[in-house]
Parts: sequence; C-alpha cells; structure tokens
Amino acid sequence: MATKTTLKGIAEHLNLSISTVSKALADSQEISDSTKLLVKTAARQLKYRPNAMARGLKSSRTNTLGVVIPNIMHNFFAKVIVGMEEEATKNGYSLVTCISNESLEKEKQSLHMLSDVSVDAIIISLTSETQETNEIEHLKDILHYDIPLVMFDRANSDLACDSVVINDYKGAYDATAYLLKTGCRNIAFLSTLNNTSVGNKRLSGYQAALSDYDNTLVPKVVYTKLTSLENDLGTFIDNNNIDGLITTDESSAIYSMNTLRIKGKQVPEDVSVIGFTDGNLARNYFPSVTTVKQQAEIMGKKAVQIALKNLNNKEQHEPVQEVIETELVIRNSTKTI
Amino acid sequence: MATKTTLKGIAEHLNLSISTVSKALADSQEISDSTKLLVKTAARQLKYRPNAMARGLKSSRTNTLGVVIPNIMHNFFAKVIVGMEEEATKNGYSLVTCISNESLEKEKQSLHMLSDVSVDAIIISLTSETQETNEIEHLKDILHYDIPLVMFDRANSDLACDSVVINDYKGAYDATAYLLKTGCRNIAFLSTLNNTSVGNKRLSGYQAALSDYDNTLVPKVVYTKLTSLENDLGTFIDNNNIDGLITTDESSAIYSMNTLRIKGKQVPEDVSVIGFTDGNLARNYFPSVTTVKQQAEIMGKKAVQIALKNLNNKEQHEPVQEVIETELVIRNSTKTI
DNA sequence: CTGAAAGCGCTAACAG
DNA sequence: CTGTTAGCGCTTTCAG
Repeated sequence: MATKTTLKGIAEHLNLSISTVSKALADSQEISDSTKLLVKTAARQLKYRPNAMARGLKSSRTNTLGVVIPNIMHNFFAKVIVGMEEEATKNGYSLVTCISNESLEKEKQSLHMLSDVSVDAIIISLTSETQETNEIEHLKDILHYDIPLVMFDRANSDLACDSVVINDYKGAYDATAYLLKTGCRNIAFLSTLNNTSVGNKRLSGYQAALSDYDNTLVPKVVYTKLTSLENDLGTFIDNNNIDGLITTDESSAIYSMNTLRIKGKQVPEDVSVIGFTDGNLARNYFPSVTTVKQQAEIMGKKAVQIALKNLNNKEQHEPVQEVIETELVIRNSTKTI
Repeated sequence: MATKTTLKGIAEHLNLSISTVSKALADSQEISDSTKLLVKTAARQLKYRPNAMARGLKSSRTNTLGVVIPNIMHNFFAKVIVGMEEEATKNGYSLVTCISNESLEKEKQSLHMLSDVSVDAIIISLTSETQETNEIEHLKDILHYDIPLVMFDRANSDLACDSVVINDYKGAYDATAYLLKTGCRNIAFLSTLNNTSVGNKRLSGYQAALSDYDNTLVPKVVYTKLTSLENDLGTFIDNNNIDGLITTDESSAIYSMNTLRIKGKQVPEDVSVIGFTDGNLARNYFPSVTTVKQQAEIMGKKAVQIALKNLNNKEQHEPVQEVIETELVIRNSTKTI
C-alpha cells in the first residue's frame, strides 16, 4: 500500500518548506508564479489531497453539514435529502446524515455525534417523540455552542432558530375546498400524525375550510396508524357515511383506497380521496391519487441555503421561518368539477 | 455563546495536567480511582465531548464509514441505508452518505471527498455509468491507499475487494420458473438495467429457466427506460402475444401493469407480472404485485459488518463475495398454481 | 500515580 | 518571495 502524500511529503520532494507549499497550493500572493507551478504539478503527480481533519482542526471549518431525519424510507424525506445533497455539493459541502428513526434518544445521540465531528451546521426534522414531549434541551445545547441550526418540516416554535416548513394549513385547506367544490359534503380527515406540528396544522386547515364553506358541516377526524389503518377506517366507514377523505400521507391514502375497495366503495364515484406527499405510489396507483404536493427538493435546497447563510454570517438575528407553498395535483381519485 | 470544553479546559478547572485528564477519561490503569472520579464528574458537569477531528488526526481512526449510492429515491437503496445505519450505530460508527446519481464523475468526487475526510472504510454501489465503461481507476486508488472497500449490489469483479450481492440469477430463475409452473408459456423479460452486472445476471437467470424447462421456448427481451416504458412495452405487446412478464424493478412492474391495463389486458388473468424489489408500491398496488424480494436491510448490515471486519484486520486476503438469497413473495399479480 | 513533551497535518503570523 | 514557529485538541511515550 501507499501512504497518502502530505504537505510535508511534497515539501521534501521539492526541497521547500511546508508553509511555502501550503501557500503555493492556496494561491497566495506571497509566492512566485514559478514555484506555484512547481508545487502544483508536484502535488498532482503525487496525488496530493489535503487532509480535511487537519485543516478542520486548524480552521474549525469542516465543510460538512449534519442532517437528522426521522425516517429515510419516507419518500418525502428521501426527496428532501436529494435536494440538500445537490445544494450542498454545489457549494463544496458534504452531508453527514443520521436517521433518528422517530426516537428522541437517537435524535440526541445523533446531535452529539454531529457536534463531535464538528459539522459546520445542523439541519434537522424533529422526531414525533420530540414534538410530543416538547423536550428541546438537546437542541438548545447546539444553539448554545453557536452551531447554526435549521429545522425543516417538523419544527418547534420555542426554539430560536430558522426553519423552513410547508404551508400545511393551506395545503389541507385547499384540498378540503377542492373536495367541497366537487360536491363532497361528508369529508373525513384521517391522520397518522397525531402529535406533530405538521399534523396539527393540516387538521386546522381542514377544519377551517369546512366551516368557511358552511359552518353546519361537522369535521370528522380519524386518528390511526399505518399498522391499524384498515381496521380503524373500516369501522369508521361502517358507522359514518362519507363521500370524501383527506389523509395526511401517501401510504395512508393508498391503504384507505384499498379499505374503501374492500368495503365496496368506488373511488372516486362514492368517495373522493386526497393524500399528501406526491410520490411514486400516488402517481402510479390505480386510480392515480390526487395529492397535496410538498416541494420536498426545494425544501431541502432552501434548508441548506439557510444553513450556509447563517454559517457565513454568525450574527444574531430574529429567527426566520421560510414557508413553502404546496400544490394540489389533481388526478383520478377525485371527481372533476 | 459558550465555547466547547476541551481536555485543557477541564485540566485547568481541576489543576491537573492534560494528559492525566486524558488518561482518566480513558480509564487508564495509571490513574488513581479518586482522580478518575474527579475528572469524570468534572467532565460531565462541563459537558465535555471529545473532538473527533483531533482524535482522528492522532489515531487515524474516525469511526465513520463512507457510503456511495447511485440513487436514494430508489426504495432498495433507502432500505440498504437503513440497515447500514443500524449496524454502524450499533458498533459506534456513523455514516457519511454520498449520492452519485448514476454519474461516474460524481462517484469519483464522492470517493475523493470521503478519502479527504478520512473515513475508516468505504462502501459503494457502482453507478451504471461505471459499470458500462468499466472505468475503475478511482476505485483502485482507494484500495491503493489501503482504505477498506466493499461493494454491494452492483459490484465489479475486476476489483480485488469484498462484495455483497443479491443472487440475482437465482431470483430471476425462480421467478421465471414460477410463471412456467402457473402455466405461462410466453414470458417476456423487461429490463431497465441494460448494462449493469445486476441486469445481466437477472437476464441469464430468466433465459436459463426458460431453456431448462423447454428449450423450444424463446426468450423475449425488452430493453427500455422508465421514461419510455409505456411506449416501448405498448408496441411490444402489439406485436407479441405474452402471458407473463418479468420486470427488473418495482416501478417497471407498476408501469407495465398500467400499460397492460390500457391495452385491455387483465392482470393476472391474461398476463402474469412479477417485479423485483419488494417496496410499498408492490405491496399496495391493486392487484398487489408478486415480487422477488431482495433482503435490502440484511445486505446493508452485511456490508458494514464486512467493512468493519476488514478495518480491524488489515491483512491481505482473497476477495470474498457474500451472496444473499432472494425470496419470491407471491401476491395477486400472478395466477395461482 | 502524575506530568512534560512530541507529533498527527495543516494554517497563519511573523521573521528574514 | 521563502522559512520558522506556534498551535488547533488529542494520544502516547517517556520521565519524574
């Protein structure tokens, strides 16, 4: 095996001092063009690559961003990561990604680890557990050490840091309004996001749309989990006559449509269905699913943009919340107007 | 803001030397129990966390693993990452993940970057471009610097390093054999993986199963891309009478079923369909899709296990290829026997 | 049992 | 224009 060439290596090779080599590679004006050329060609020949750790130790800049997401199997988060990766790479940064798996404990560990490896900033979407318990000491610690923190999607308003969120309220409002416009009057809201900021906002949007349209309409909410959805929705359907259904994520929409099918209901003839998250499933199911599209990639890019901005300008500022609008993608699981 | 406590900080706090503190925290036998206690409590109070960069610079161990995947939106890779993350965390390692986006250039950059940040080992699934061009100098460089390298799923046999792959041949063979057993005789193979190792192995399995069963059966292969699948398959169906279809990934199976529906073919009555990758789509489509399940999480875990083993035992050894068997998950897109 | 000192690879102030 | 030196935070001999 070969050992990696260091500044010292190329310095010895050329009979120069380490600092001359360092400066030459950094294109310092102190160095003559001739030696610059010399050094640079030698560096190329010897396949020199700067050691990021050593550089980071000195400059306390690592050009890495830490990311914590609750779940990578979720289409939405995967897409966010794609956006982040693209934007980070474009700016010479790389991503260290942790999966908290919806566990507060794992979230804490991840933050510790990211802090240990001196990432320049941290981007996080909170676990449901964090949002339920509102335990945020570990996040305050990060802020306390002056590591730029930006939250995305699942944010916490008690924390003095920037965030980028979806306009979940309006997304749900628009979805509900659309169903009303197509003639639905018994619209249920099925949520798998019981205690998250996101779930609450969508619920409010749904409720507001109903009462804005006709305040005699009563909201009907089903709280469930993916694992018990077919049961919960099944019994709900047995006891309630609905003609519209809004679900808080993509899989729920699909599961719901399967349940409706089993119960002998046609989609969209008997019941219109709208989901959130515009992924493969929604696009390719039969019938294809009308969906509130969250601009996941844009969100990812925005999040790293904000992180990089904060990192380059560490002055205190009021927390800024960037809101990304949704788009209702109309497909075949809803009636046409 | 507060500044992070270092060994120096807690040394000054206790009027001890830095090295004593270091040893105390490392539970060295050179240190008395009393000072150990002293140091450890102080460390906890001052929220001391070792600086991973400094430690890494000294010990040339960073406890991080670099991962390069071609595409994170693909369910299979996302699942592999979940498995890797779990196994890595369990062993005190964290993951730096890069997305090569099927681009050779990006793959090279990613490897450089991972080498720069001194990851302890690298786990990679090659881009299709890398496999097509068979350009592997950048991978040899990694080996050359004695950084343990393990390839998964999309491997290259010209490279002297361990790998873990799916038994793609047998997966396709079994799928084909199953269709034959259910009475299909005109089985087509639709591939979106034209030039990858994986695609070739699946094709061979399909061909072998056909000729093993009845060597008058002729293989029918459709090469396509997701973007043009509906067209390509559509014209193929117009010109060929098929009763079975095997696709090389999940989305292709779904797209194909949509195409078949458009062409007036019933699944599975007229045409049975089997896909690869057992994800949400396959499970929840209607009809649910019979699938060759790749044990993605297991694959991820295995890959990091191998990486960690190599990293702890850097002696040369013959490359080992771990083969993970597939499982045919029978659902409703195929006829029953 | 505790401390001093060297050095990992790099940057940057300071001399020459 | 080039070189010497100190130091980032940590580990690890080697002395005391």
